[in-house]
Amino acid sequence: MPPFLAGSCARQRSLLMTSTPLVTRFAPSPSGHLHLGNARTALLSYLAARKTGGRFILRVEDTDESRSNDVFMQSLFDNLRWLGLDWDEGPDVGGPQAPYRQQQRRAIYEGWLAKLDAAGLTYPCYCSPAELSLSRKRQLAAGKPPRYAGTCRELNAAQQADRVARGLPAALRFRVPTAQTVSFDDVVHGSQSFATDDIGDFIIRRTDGSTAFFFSNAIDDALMGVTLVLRGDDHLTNTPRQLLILQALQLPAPRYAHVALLIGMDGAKLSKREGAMSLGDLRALGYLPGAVRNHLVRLGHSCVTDGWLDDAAMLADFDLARLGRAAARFDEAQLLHWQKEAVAHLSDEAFRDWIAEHLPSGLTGSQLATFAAAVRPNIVFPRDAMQWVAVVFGEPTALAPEAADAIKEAGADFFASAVQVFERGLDFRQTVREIGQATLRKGPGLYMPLRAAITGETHGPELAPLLTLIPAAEITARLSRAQQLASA
RNA sequence: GCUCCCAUCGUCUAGAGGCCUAGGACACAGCCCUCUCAAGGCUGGUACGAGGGUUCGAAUCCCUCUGGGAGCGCCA
Repeated sequence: MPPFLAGSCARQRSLLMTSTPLVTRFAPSPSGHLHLGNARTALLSYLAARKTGGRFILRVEDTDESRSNDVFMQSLFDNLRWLGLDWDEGPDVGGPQAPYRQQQRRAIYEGWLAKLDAAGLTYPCYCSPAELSLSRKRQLAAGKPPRYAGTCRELNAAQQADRVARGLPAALRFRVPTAQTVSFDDVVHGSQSFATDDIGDFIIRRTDGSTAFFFSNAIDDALMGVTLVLRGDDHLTNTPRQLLILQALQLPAPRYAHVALLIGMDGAKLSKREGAMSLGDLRALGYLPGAVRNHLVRLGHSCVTDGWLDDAAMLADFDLARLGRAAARFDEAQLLHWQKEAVAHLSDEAFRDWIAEHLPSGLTGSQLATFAAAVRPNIVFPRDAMQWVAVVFGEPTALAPEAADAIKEAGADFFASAVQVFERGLDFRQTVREIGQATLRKGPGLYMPLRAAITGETHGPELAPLLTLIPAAEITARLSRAQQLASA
């Protein structure tokens, strides 16, 4: 390890950032939809690579065929791209180390498995799942760590032949060395060391012939030239296992950055209720990708900038040295804030496209532009446009109770005057001024009844632009209706 | 149970022994602006989990405890 990579303090982590192009990867298993926690890991990995001019790899870890499927894989690609990430190598774009789906890399794994075997570091294990779980339970009950008991570790050739003859399927285990210490320097946690005696022999190939995570994941990182593995904290204590394999095979070990997990507001795992918080769900709710990015990049990573970060600014602001160690809670209130920012930062065209599905067809360009500009500050999600579409382009909706109150407060005479002035077809400012003169009202007392009568609400976008879009006859009709209500 | 990780406002966080009377952002409350809401501006309340050390001085370093989390899977 180059000396400048040693140690773990922030300054050195900064050095790591600026001096070397990093090769990072995101390695999801396609066994479910992309969750927020994973999305954050992907984002951070992506930023680390892009920031240093390195490469970002997408590798699909689908060795467990029963849990993986192509629908989830496609959904993963979609959601990642929606988030704004792109990758230099991956199942769908190829690359020098193709294939990038682990199911398709079995031949590669077999080669490395053979090397491990030749070194005497593997052995077949004939224990059944039932036996293993029983053994685990017993150990737990006895207050001991539930590790593999080593039942098959020292089987001789005859004993092995016997199991084979009995038709017992064999998994392959890695022979963990005794009395050693595995050390590494974590980018976020600093130096770590683990005793191999605390690690039980673990399975690297299942009875069905597929390789297990500890093995294939480590091998692929090495083979694909990954130099920084940025992943969840939950892998921290798994790391020595992977280091042991890499060591045994004389493969280069990456640097590891274990970021704290994302948890829910209740402090518990981000999953059950937040199962509604997969990227796809957020997207369906109408959240903008930039909002999600801005929120995620500040979870477990502190930004120098408090405000909105566009793509370039986010890249500039990102720094491995500012990755945090403590678990972060997902707080939807903060996401909502970034959503508002995201809406504000949309271009006019993008904003119109965003709410397009709720807009009536056949609007002129200028109607569209006026409407969008007027309504934008009041919209957080596309569906929020519906209310104002109804007010402006549709039939009057039911009066909100506060609106009815405001109308009654103003009185029938107010609306009688208002109708008269409106019928003269003056521009908005002039109209309001004259209504004010005629009714001796001003300020809120003048605008509120008009707003209430015309929009049915006591709050909403600026009145003037809205009124230019509503047919004059419709406006006077609504005012007359208000007049009736007020005199009733 | 064993091993490991973590601990600053309600939330995200700044903080690498004196710049800390603990800063910012979100949220909340109030005021201003304003035709309303939103936006914007200003103001306010709220935090170093506890106890011991080390030191002239600790949010910061050490120890213990407490609380949370992860791993110990033929899941990844």
